[in-house]
Amino acid sequence: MQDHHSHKHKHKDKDREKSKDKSRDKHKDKHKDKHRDKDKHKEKSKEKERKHDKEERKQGKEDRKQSKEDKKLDKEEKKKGKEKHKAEKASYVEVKNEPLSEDDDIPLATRSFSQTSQDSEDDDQPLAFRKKIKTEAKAEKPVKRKAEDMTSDNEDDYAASNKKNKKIKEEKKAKAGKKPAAVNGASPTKRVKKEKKEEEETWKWWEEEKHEDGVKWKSLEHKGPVFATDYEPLPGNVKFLYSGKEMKLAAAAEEVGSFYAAMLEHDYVTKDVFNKNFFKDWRKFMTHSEKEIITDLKKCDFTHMLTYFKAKSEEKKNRTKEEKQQLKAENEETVKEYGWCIIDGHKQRIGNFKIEPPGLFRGRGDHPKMGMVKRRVMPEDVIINCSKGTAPKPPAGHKWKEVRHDNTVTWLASWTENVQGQVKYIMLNSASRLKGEKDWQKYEIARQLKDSVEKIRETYKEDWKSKEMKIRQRSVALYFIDKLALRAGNEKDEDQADTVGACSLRVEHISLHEQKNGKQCVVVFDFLGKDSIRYYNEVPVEKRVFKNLQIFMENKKPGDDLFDRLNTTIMNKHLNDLMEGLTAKVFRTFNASNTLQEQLDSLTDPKSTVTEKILAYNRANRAVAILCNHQRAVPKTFAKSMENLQKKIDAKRDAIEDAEKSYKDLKKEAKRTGSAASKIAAGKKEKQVEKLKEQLMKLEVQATDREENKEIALGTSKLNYLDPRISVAWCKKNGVPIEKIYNKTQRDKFQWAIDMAGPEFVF
DNA sequence: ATGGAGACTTAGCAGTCCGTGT
DNA sequence: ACACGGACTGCTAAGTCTCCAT
Repeated sequence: MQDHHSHKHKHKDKDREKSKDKSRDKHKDKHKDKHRDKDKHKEKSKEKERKHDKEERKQGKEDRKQSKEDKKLDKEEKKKGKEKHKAEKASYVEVKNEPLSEDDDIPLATRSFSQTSQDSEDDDQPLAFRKKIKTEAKAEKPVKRKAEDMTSDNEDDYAASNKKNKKIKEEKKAKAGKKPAAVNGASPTKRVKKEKKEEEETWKWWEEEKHEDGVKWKSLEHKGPVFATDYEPLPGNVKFLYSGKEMKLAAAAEEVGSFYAAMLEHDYVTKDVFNKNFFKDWRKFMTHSEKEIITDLKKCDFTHMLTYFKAKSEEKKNRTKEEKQQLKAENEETVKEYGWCIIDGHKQRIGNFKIEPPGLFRGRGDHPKMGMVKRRVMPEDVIINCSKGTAPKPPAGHKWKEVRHDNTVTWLASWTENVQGQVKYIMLNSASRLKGEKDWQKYEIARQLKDSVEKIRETYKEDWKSKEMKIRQRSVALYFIDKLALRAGNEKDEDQADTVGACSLRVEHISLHEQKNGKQCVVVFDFLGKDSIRYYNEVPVEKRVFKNLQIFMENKKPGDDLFDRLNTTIMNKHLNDLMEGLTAKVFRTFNASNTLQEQLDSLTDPKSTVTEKILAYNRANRAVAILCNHQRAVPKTFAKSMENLQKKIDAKRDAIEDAEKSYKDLKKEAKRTGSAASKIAAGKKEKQVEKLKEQLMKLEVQATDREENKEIALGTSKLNYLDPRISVAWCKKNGVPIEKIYNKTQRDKFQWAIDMAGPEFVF
């Protein structure tokens, strides 16, 4: 297990200094990267290939897009394509008859693959044509309601439908059972509620009975969301110029134009896609005559607007104390009114009670939709979810789109966003029971995996030899998920940034090296994952994995799927067969938490000081962050603050030197005179030197720590992957105050763990 | 099976807050 | 008192996974 994660990302993307966007772009387009200088040559041709391939991929997209226009045709096309594909692949893809034997050294190229009758054809077909184009985000989808949503206001009806819900879910989850409960005494104790008094502050929901399966609440009451403030037209002296001439825009166009103006200095506006999308959408907000005049974004001059916004924010910064206080008070007032809900009789904080304001869509990476206008959400777009008879009032003069009472979901309000057509939700804060319980359950499943992971690993290693291609691919992908903590890798639409995970890796994302840096069978991963964050890793793998990968890559183009018979549904279905509740993401949670536990166990010296222990904790945390590839942009001020720190270190060094010198003098003096006073003075100096040295050490540690941390984000793993009970137990065992590890928000979120985990807890 | 919608978790960034050293 | 820089918070995009209709 240990060696499982022994690799580390030695090569970070050094381009991440400054602007991430820039560096990402570079990635995609130029394939820069210093660490690659070595095989520059190779790289170059490869690069060409990739570019070429990218084009092909694009072409493919286009084709598909087009065919979508005529669905019938499309279907036929697909069929044809599939058959063709089948025929093409059949010649090389079948391995069933020839499992790799243990000592198989025949060059792969000379292998011949034949088909046997036992393979059901369909079983072993590539899952071709996976990509789809999402139909344009529909402006208005027909409202789909759950059958059990009540349409009447009858309370019986409510109860009845509740029951129905329960029943439905129960049937489905009958086998899923209450498993988190059983493990390691961690189950919610069935203690009865106690002391109602302080309960408002701290509701120990973890000591209560859980809801029946599928039911998320019994009662839910809230005030509805807060809408973005209305648009405030610009003062008359703030001008927009077109072709150098002043032009007064109507409110609608002015508002959208100002979104752009405010971003004028952002990297986004250097991107064609962004500008194109923005301009196209902007025109939709123009009056007829505006549209006629404004035909070229390049002729637009927003600089006055930007200056105005900057001045305004400067003004904001310079507000007096009183003004600031007043504003704070006002904000607190809205939080008080809208930031809370009452759920099952308890007041709980809402996470995001404000509706997203309009603006320009800021997709990450190479997002095809960046720059599109995200329009203003009105009450008429919003669905409210709450208990019967408690619906909040819509803002004056408005109506809700719908009010429903669905207690099988956790959201309080929702709307459909126009850019991607996704549903957005207002939900509870992470300190709430609803979120906390789920979080707890997540870690319980991860702990279950700990118990069966060895078996699972044996299984997938065995499957590397399977004669069925599908199973081999599955087992290799699972190996990546487990060993490298890769994400599952769902298929993505064409109208999203091109990023991948384990199941969606393409041939172009890995390269195989029989030998690299003295290691055998090295796989180099280089792809963009979630949020277009680059994953680069050189991993020595088992020979069998290496050979399998060679087979998977045979006769494929760079843009082809590496695992052409695999997707996340197949993977998760298999995982669920191995262990109830197991999905791909559980491996990430498990490996992260497990790593933390192991690292803490090995790095913590019980005799060391609290400071040193915290350092050890951060090291452990960092190991996890690296495993999960949690990166961040190097802070803008990093270089400068590092320089300052270095200055301090130098100053300290000088101070030590001086002190040492005077210590020597004093010692000499003491020896010479033999006076008690000078001896004492010498002794004092000695202590001072020691103290200074200690300070220097601390500074140096800090410098290393900061340097090592500059492009690693610790927060994400702390918040989402590390079982808080590990940290809590560690704190309790080592006498480290929990506040040193978790700040206030984090303590709120992990209240349950802080309360229930004793020093003896082990993940 | 497949695809799409829906629900919920995970993610990095940007702006603000706040403590610290000068 | 003030400037600096790191910590924290809020925001919302981007994943995962389930469910349901076809």
